[in-house]
Amino acid sequence: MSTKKKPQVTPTPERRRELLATAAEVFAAQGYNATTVRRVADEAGMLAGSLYYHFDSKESMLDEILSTFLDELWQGYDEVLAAGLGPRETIEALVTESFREIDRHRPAVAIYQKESKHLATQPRFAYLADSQTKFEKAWLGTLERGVTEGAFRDDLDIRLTYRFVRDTVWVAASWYRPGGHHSPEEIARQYLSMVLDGIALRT
Amino acid sequence: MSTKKKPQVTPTPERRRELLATAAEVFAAQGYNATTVRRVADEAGMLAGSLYYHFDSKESMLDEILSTFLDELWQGYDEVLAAGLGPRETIEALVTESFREIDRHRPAVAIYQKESKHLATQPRFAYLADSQTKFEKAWLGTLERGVTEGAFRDDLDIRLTYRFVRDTVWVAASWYRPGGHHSPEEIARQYLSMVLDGIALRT
DNA sequence: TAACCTACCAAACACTTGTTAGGGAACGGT
DNA sequence: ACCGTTCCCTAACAAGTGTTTGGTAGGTTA
Repeated sequence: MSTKKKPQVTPTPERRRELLATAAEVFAAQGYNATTVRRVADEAGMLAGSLYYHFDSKESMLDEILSTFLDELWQGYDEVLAAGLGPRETIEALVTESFREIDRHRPAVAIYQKESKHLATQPRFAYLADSQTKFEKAWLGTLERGVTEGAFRDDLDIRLTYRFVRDTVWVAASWYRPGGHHSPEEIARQYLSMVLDGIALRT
Repeated sequence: MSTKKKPQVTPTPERRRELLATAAEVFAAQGYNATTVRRVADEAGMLAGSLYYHFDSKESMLDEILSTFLDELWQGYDEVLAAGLGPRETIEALVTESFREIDRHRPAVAIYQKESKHLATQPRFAYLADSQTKFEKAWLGTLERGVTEGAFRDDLDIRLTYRFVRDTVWVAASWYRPGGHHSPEEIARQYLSMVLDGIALRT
């Protein structure tokens, strides 16, 4: 069932984004491999072959979805990292920025979560592995700085802490729905409160 | 490349477990849909058709992998929940038990993480949805009890807290490797320390 | 030795998959 | 009225998919 009301007069680049948005939605819901090109086309209100007027292949759709997401993500991250904040403030800003990206690119984030691990081995998606390396450097570095500067506890395995913080943020994409009760900023605030101060009541 | 040294004299039920173990390993690494039956058979040192002597279908392998995992999981959970512990102690026991299950059934947990969401809609895998409901009831109930009894903070969205705790535990299956530096119990201890008390240094 | 069972192979089947080639309707510019 | 562009359809293809069928080596039992 596709809802198609527009008088099929949509300029080229916008149509691309529309199609990529629906493709991302289906990929995120069903999984990339489990999603057929025919399913995506059906959701877009056209036939499978017609997609190939806009895109080279199914893989190139996935590529474009993930790369545009990562581009925008790093645009925000780099801004935060260049601001010269303290460790705690950097973590807070990164987490907040992350939830904003989840809000904007929820399907892309969900796809990234599920597929990036075995996609990163393919040469075409090598930038996924690059991004992950950069990601680890930024977060782990900030955490280490926080430990030496006395902002964070020093009795924890720092790599465990890194994975803990990283995962808690990004898995949110699996249940987050835009337009829910909480804004991305509010969710970030509560997440940070839990990660930094814990959920136990202080006595 | 399959390593096969045994003189193909293995009793039936054990052979089943062997095959399911390798299938789970491949499913977890490549994704269920992206994994072909031929790939699993190859990893097991036999041809694709030969798998159908042991199993009805590819889907029934997945079914058996997930259901046996969930059976064992709930065996441990029910034991904890029946012990009549306080909220905090219950959470601690559940987390510890969870990491033990990850240690035992890492591939199954990884598969469950990736596929359960869209599998739960299929009638055959309805038990996945049931398990998730039961899961939420146990964890959320314990957290609520902890809030009213003064063990946990009351200024947080309880459902957000639930998802936070739940996710932080289970995503560990994506990076955990048995035989690593930390035992499941040690990982559980540090995770609990972070979740309960936070990563910030108390001043 | 004969009958039998287990665990696999060899070869094919029906179907789905991503993808392509040619064609045509709608529309704007000239 | 003509041309060109945009965007989609029709119809097919080749490769890969899960699965089935018949057969058989090797061990166990009688």
